[in-house]
Amino acid sequence: MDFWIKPASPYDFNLTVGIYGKFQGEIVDNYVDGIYRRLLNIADTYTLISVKSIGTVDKPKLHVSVDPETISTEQNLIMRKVEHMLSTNVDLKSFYRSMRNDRVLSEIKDELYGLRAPRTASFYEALVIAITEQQIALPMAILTKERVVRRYGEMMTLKGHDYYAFPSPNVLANAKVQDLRDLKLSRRKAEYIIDFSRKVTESELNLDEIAELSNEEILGILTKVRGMGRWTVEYAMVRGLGRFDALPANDAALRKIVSTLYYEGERVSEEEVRKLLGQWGEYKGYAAFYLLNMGRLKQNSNSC
DNA sequence: AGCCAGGCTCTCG
DNA sequence: CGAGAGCATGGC
Repeated sequence: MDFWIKPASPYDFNLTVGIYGKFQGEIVDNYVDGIYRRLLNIADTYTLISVKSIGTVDKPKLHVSVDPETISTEQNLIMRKVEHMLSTNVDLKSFYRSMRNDRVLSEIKDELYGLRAPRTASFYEALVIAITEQQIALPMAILTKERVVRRYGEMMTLKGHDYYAFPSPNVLANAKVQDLRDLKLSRRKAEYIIDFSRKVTESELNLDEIAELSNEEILGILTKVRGMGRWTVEYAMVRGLGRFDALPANDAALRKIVSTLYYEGERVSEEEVRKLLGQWGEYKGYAAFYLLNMGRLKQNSNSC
């Protein structure tokens, strides 16, 4: 099965999924040699998709192919999922117009032209990832996530390659704390993930319904869950739902880059970040995303 | 060696 | 209440 997606222009595919290529090709979101591959769980079946760009940044077009051995669900469902994950429908034009008013962002506008923030396949995935990324250095958090995926994710071998889907809630709900400890999660995080996954499988939390609520309502519900503070929920709203009016203002990397670019290296508080980026209104999450990606481009000149 | 990493909970005053 | 310790572990 093959189909095409035409993202809203401008759209830079390599810049967008290049995030996944940064750490030598993550095993869930796999981006190597211009092709993004991912094993998706859609309607309880597993589907392997491969996506590549066959257009330009200003006339973007993506080619999606679905491995014939894994086709068992409707093309429409697959297409909608891919559009969601690759943020192809986000319109950046008014954000780009407002970028001109900011001395920092206007400087890097061209470098990041067409960059979208990809989303996780599910809100659940975003929330679990957010827990693993709490406090700890990002590269290490990603390694930890990969160990969790290898241990608990559904795996398919196709043409000699192993592909992993993100673990489903009922699998992690039945994980043992010590098993997750062995994967180098802290005892606390192991408990958070297991307890949260139980709430999801036992329908104490209906993430599909929660995802329809306002940012404030989502914050109110999910920050009551043990292990989920404000940063975690805001981060997951951005990564998982594409709520770019949400802002994980306490993010250590964000505070650092804001400090460097706007405050001459002086440490800034969460409140100062919230105030500074608040001027971007419904795009404040995107402004944060672009600022974080400035750091990425400067550190990794060789990436994508 | 010690501090910090894309935080949160728990305890203590 | 607010402040501060503790958590895990790798890099600098």
